[in-house]
Amino acid sequence: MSDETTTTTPPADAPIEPAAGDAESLHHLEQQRRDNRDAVRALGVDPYGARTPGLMSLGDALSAYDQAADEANQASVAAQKQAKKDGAGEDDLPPIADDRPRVKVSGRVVLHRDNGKLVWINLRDDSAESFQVAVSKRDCEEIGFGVAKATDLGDVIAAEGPLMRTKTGEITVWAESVRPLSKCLVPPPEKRAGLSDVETRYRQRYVDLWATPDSMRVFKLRSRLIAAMRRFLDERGFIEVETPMLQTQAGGAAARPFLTHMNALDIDLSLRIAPELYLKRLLVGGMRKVYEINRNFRNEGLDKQHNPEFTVVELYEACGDMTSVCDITEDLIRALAGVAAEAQAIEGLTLPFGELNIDYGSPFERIRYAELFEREVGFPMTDTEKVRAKANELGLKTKDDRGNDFDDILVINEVFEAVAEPAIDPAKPTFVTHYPASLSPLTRPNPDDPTIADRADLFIGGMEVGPHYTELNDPDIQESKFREQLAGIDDEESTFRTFDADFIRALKVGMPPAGGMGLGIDRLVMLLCDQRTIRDVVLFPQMRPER
RNA sequence: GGGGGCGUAGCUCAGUCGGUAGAGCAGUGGACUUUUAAUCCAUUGGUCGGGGGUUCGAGUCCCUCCGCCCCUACCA
Repeated sequence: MSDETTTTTPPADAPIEPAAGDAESLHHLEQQRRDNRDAVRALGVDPYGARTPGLMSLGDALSAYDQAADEANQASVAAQKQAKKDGAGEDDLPPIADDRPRVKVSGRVVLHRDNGKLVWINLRDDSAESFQVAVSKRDCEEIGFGVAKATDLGDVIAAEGPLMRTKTGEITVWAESVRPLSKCLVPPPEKRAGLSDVETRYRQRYVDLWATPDSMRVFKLRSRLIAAMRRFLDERGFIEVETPMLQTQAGGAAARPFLTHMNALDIDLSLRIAPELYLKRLLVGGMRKVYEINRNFRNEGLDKQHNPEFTVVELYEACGDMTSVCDITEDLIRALAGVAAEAQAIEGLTLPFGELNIDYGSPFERIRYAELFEREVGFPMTDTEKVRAKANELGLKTKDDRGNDFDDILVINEVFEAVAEPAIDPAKPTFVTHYPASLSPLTRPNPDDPTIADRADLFIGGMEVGPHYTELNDPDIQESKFREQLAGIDDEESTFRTFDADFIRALKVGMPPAGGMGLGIDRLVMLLCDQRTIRDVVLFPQMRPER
């Protein structure tokens, strides 16, 4: 294509053009970027860079600036200039003092201002949104200056030089050398507005992350929150484990699983819908406190609170109960709120979530199911006639698909979900405790009242964040509950309900009494990062394939 | 599943009553050694999501398909 490319390094990749079609079919913006890439090759450097030791993050480089050294340097430069003006000979000139820290940095080019003999470039990485590099024809070596001239927005480059402040006070690397690290052949988003088309943001997260600083901020905070969660649980003696994601029967929840097939054993497998039954087996095995942070998969609808794969922390504490795990959750979430507050430079533990200001600092509300029902609906849930009347008044479902009346408790729960649940103050994290036993088949009944299950659901910001249980550890009761669940449901549903005989066998071996909880981490991150949709806290949310 | 909205240059968007497509940024050429969304001069760039229809004429109206978003329904 061009003669000079034959002299560049490495020669092998110089003349390569895209596999699909000739240059004519390329978008002109991409062609111009390819031309700039050729210009870099013509300088004798590989536009795709190489190992670059000694790099500092942009954030670290910003804090490495030394004002005293910078001022001393400026003063000595001025002094020498003055001496020259006063006619001092070369030998009499005062020496230039330069103790300015020198840094080597790299980043994505987000701004590029070419002033002719002086090129200003702003870099971005995951530690700083903007870091300025000045490339002067006088002070930078020749190749580096050429690279700076041929740089496009979106390229990745490295620069090295002393740290100084410009006239306007911006900390800057006054580059002595510049090297390319990678070429951006795809025209980047608008430099100021960034990427705002949500579809492109989800499909091309690799652009979104560097072009949209908020996006990077959220995912960095997500990472910090999960790290803090591990630290919190590890400090309290919990053991982190990984249990099967591929299961012969997907148990531990009632949800539609994804199905697949294993060739070697010729068996059908499901992606797990919950780790619960395996974690309980570990309690049987003698782990006193276990947790797992991992993905669950549910083959159901997707909306702004549901992604088909979602991250959950599930935790079990031997010899604990619903209340003890609620306490752990409350302490954990308060600790995470502290991490989120610090990261967002917020004083205190009240964090914004859309219009809400959610108070994580005060003790979480705890209210019994029956109490909340009566408070919000106006009469006790035991008054089943009134409950049914209310359900009809609200137009709620009171019959199953075959036309049979729902059990009282199902109608009660319909009314509860329609009236009581929405009345929970979304700005106050709230545990709803003591659910009706028949709604929670895997939960141990309350010792004083067997119609009540020791289960508590945590609500924050109008979202269900996770359940807390006193776990059932009597194998005979568990077995009959499994059977009850399987009875009287239609064929389609029964496909997704399981009777896990090995789990019963494990309980027969003896599981200590236990408290267990599960938290939807994506939803928790939404709350703590003030993001209204799960797609903004999942790096690659599920999308329909592009065509 | 039902309802509503959106899709126009690489990006962010405007486009009136149906009259033959615009801006800013980016890009290209030129000037410029302390700029800050650099500035100044000149300038390229479009299958208006795809297909069909109505019309003398469609970005605009109708049908259909694709994709995304919101509401609603379903969902431990």
